Amino acid sequence: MTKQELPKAYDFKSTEDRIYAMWAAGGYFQPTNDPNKPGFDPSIKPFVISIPPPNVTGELHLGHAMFVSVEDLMIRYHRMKGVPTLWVPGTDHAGIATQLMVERDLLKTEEVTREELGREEFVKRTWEWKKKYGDIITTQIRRLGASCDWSRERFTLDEGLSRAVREAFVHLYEKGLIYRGPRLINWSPGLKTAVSDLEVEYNEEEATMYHFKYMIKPSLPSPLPQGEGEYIPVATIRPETILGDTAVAVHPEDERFKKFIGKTVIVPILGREIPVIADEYVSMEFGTGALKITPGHDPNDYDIAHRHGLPIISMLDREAKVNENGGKYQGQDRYEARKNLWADMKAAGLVIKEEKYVTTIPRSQRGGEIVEPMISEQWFVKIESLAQAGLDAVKDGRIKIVPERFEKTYYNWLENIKDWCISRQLWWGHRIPVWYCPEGHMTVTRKDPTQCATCGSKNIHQDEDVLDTWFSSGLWPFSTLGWPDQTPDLKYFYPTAYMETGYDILFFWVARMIMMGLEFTGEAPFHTVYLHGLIRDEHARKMSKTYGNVIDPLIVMDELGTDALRFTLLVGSTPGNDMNLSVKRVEANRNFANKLWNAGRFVINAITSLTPDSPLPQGEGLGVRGEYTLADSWIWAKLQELVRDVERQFQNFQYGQAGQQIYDFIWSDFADWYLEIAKEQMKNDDTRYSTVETLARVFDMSLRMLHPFTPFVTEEIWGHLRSSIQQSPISNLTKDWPEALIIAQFPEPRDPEGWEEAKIAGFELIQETVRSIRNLRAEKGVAPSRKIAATISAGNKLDLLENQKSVISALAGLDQSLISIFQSLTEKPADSAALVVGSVEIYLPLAGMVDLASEKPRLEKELKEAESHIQRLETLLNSGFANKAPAALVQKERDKLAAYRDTAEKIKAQLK
RNA sequence: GGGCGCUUAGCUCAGUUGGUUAGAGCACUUCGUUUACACCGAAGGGGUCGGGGGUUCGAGUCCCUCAGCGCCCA
Repeated sequence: MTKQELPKAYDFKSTEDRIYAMWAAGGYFQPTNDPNKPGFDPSIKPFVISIPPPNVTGELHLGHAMFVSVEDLMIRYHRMKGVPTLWVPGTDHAGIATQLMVERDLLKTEEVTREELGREEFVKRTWEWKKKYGDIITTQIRRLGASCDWSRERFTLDEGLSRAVREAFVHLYEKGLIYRGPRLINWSPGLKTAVSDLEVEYNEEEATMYHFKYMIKPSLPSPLPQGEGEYIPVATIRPETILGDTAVAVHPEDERFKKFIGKTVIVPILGREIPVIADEYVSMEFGTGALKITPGHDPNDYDIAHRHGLPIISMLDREAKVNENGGKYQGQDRYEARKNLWADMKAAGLVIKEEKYVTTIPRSQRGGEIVEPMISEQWFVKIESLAQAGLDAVKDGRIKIVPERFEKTYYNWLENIKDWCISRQLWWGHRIPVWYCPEGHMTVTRKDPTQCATCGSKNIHQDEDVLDTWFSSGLWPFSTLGWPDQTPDLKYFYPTAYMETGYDILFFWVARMIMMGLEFTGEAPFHTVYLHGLIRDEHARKMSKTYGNVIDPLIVMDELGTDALRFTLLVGSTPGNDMNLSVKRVEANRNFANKLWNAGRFVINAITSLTPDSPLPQGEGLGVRGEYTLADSWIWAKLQELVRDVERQFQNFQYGQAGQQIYDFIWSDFADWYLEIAKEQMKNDDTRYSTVETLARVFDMSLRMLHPFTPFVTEEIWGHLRSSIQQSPISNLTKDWPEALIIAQFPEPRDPEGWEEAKIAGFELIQETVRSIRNLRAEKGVAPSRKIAATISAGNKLDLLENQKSVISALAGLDQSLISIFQSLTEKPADSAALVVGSVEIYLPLAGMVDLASEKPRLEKELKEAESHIQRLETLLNSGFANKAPAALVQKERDKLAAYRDTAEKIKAQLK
């Protein structure tokens, strides 16, 4: 493609799809060392990530964009390092979320409930829904440039993974780690299912505290009217649970209530008689100092009831309506019963007072309704031994969590973990592989049974419940590779390498994967957990539809391009910390993509301009250091420095820092300085080839380093770069380049060769010189187009400046034919403004253009600044710094001091 | 109640073995259309790095403490 064909601005719209299709067609997403293909070498260690499977019917949001960006970066980096790389994609059936979605749709379109439809039909409809919408999310993930191996895509409900779930359940059951029983669980009345502890959120809310009297049963029948006589004051925020009370507890040392211990109190309205018990759990200071005990509907009360052998009464049904134990309130909704009971108690003279009270209210993570603790028959995983193994794996370093502080969070959770309630009263999910016969025997098998394993009865039916979705996602890293079969994929790619996800699902998912991985495979499923933060809006607010501050990544990509979004997410965030995303930032990175594009156009034009009959440089040319200019050496040295830095940052998971440094190098060093100088150097036959070669090599390596961050624009421009070089006289440069950047070698760091420091210092002096001339021109209002003369007193920098004369004049707007450089001047040029850069003095004859009288204050200001530096450095060097700090560092400061002294002296001379 | 994070330029954020009067993007001021780029270039203004104390030759960076905001767990 020639230069006319490259548009002036990078057009991501016409690029992204095409490039993605090219990668996919090239097979680059597949691992290079595949155990299912000939030539496989099992001794090479692969790099593997399993994707956090998004909800199969979900839509792309910034959380997805974040993990795809980070994981694709990790994958592309390793792929370019030549490591066989596998990123396993897939989706999650997301039990509750998907079921709700389908139910809502059925209600809207057909006005039927799932109950009306029946289980079989409903599940069929849900599969249809999944088929219809299931590709949306994976298509959107492709748009982000995700280089996952789609040939290995999995779904948590597909046949293989269902078998894995079955195996896992039966394995745990046979080991005695799964049990069923009535326990106090969190019940979601709206969804009519149990949820796990993790799926309940606690928020501070304003509620009402109801104070009332628990009447002491008189020893003899009493003539007193209701509400009079001895009582214990009790307070509750859920008065309806009075119907389920089985005791009133007080602290054994409480002087107020001690005398009542062992007596009987009467449940309001119901008239049931229950004991007053003593338990140290009761806080004497809190509330009234006495506690009503409702073991059927409160976890703490449940524990107390067990300690004291109290009966447990359930007074709510699955819809949170009062059941037969609630007397006349039976059939009433929990809130209705609360109102009515309280009114009746008021009438009976049992009410003391009501007051506003702020407390934590448990709400369902899904749907937000208030969750009711209830006794229910559910399946549980006995978690203790699994948790211990999970703890050990992190404690002994088999798994490392980045950032490290989350290890503490992880420990804390696992050390206090409770058994995991895994059954859900849903229809969409893995049905529990347990069958019952009329005798009550349970049959738990890997294959669907035809008869009861105990009595042989053919009359069996399967448990109605399904498993918690996280039960299947806990198996994800190995189930996706074929477990429980020992497939070639499982043998080679497992354990995986990194687990990258948001810190919000450390418990939900990461901890469970670790526990299950250790239990079922005997190995940690990954050696590194990398946690990213959550994305908020630019003012740190949570994104929510009600706020209207949701940023849709699809729209951002439409408007600014995928690369811009990815770069923003990667560079603007720090591991484990939340990120406030601003569209302005994405826009700036869209500009960066365009900058890169145009730098590329320049480089390609330069290459194209080389014709075979362009004069070749002296000698062999290419690669001979002696041919290179100061700028060539400088940019090369800076590039090598960058390669070393980037490598270090990647090793330390400092991706943002790495990206920022690449950005700075490309924009500030390469584009702002080197390209401008290259324009001059290409005018000269002696330096043209080496300049173009340097442009090509530096730009190539920059693209390689940037590729994991912004894969599309880099791939596109690199393709043009490669073909332009191949058609040029420097075509041998590309002899070991592959056909696509995605599989090109990532630059390897090398040690400095020793010459770099001097070249960098020399170039920086030139930069300083140029900047100070530009500064003066801008300050004095010299028209940019006006080429001016200069007289320079260079001291020991004579050779350097003489050598860089054309660079300085080109960049600072000087007339090269009117520059005179001397080692020193016997007298300073008349009618000139003077600039001092260390030991170098520059005189610009500006008489007639500017007011030279205003020069004095300017120089005085500069002198003052130099003197303040001198003073600071003198103090520093006279302190303990001089003998305690590293010698090189002290020398550096000494050099600085010398330079400032030089400057100050020169300015003083000017002022005379 | 326990734990963790954040507090750096007007705004949003970088700044990891402590190294010398702090960086970016956006916004702002001035100038500029030189054939890579106005999605641009040049020059510039703007910060006692939340407060206090300590360790050290040296602290945005380590320690203690206080304050505000946020998150997790109970």
